Amino acid sequence: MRIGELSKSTGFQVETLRYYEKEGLLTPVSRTQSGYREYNQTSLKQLHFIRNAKSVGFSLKEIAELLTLRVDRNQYSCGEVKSIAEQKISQIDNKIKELDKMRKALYSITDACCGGAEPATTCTILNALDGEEEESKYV
Amino acid sequence: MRIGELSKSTGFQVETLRYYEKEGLLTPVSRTQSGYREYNQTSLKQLHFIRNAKSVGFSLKEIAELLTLRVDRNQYSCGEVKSIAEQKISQIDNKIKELDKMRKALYSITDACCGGAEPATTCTILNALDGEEEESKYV
DNA sequence: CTTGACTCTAAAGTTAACTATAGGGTTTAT
DNA sequence: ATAAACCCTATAGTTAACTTTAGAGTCAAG
Repeated sequence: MRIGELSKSTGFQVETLRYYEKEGLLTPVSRTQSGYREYNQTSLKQLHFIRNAKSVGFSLKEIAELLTLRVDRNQYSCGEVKSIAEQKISQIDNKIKELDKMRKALYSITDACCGGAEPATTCTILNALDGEEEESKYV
Repeated sequence: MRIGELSKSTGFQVETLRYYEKEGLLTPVSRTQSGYREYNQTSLKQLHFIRNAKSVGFSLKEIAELLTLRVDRNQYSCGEVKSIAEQKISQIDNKIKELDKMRKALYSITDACCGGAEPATTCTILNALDGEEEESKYV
């Protein structure tokens, strides 16, 4: 498919797709004789991945890193891939932990505060988080 | 405490803290006679929250929204707060779902691909994510 | 065979989130 | 009481991630 169709079926603007190519995130499968970019199903999948990874706070650079994570003797050894992947996993685990804390805090706002006995002014997300928090220095 | 100490104990630059004030994310508790900003423990907590929320993809604007989520008769009704919080919770749930998918995909790269029987070239994160749709051997 | 929708490159402009600079007061340790 | 270290405002500059513009070639329908 050409760039217009890819744009329509992913919601990314045509210019954004060209920008992603320039940034090494999405290479067209090929070019037509006249120079038009051509994409396929994998391009679609890749863009969905990009959207999701962006939504959870990964930068384009990090996403490019995730996308090129592959075992390829000429590039990375299996061990290298493994260590990068493990690093990313622990980064993801941290994000999940943070989201879980926020989720609980928000839930306690909707559940405990609204209709609870405490004065309404205590119902802020910071106060809700208080219950969860341990002492931790900045990262 | 003054801005320098807050900066040191959070890792945010002094200029960033002033910027956050301008953006309505962090108001100093008070000012000294000479105009110096003064902060307290809540400021610290708030900055930790800001860092965490940023790391999972929330914009400063969204974070400000989360921080002002409080039941205050003059601002929001309990019902309004509840509905905003519920909206945020579902947003968070989506993020967690995405992270979980990514986590599994990365895990299958470290585990199944490295040392597995399949050809090494199939070990990309896109292929790993593919496996989730149907049957996945792990988790 | 022309018109309108599509595509191309290259370069400039925009927005969010900082970061640095200039020029000046304030605090504190010696 | 003075120098170093801190703080202030205001403004300009930077980076990532787009978005827009300009000027031109390509393709499909009528």
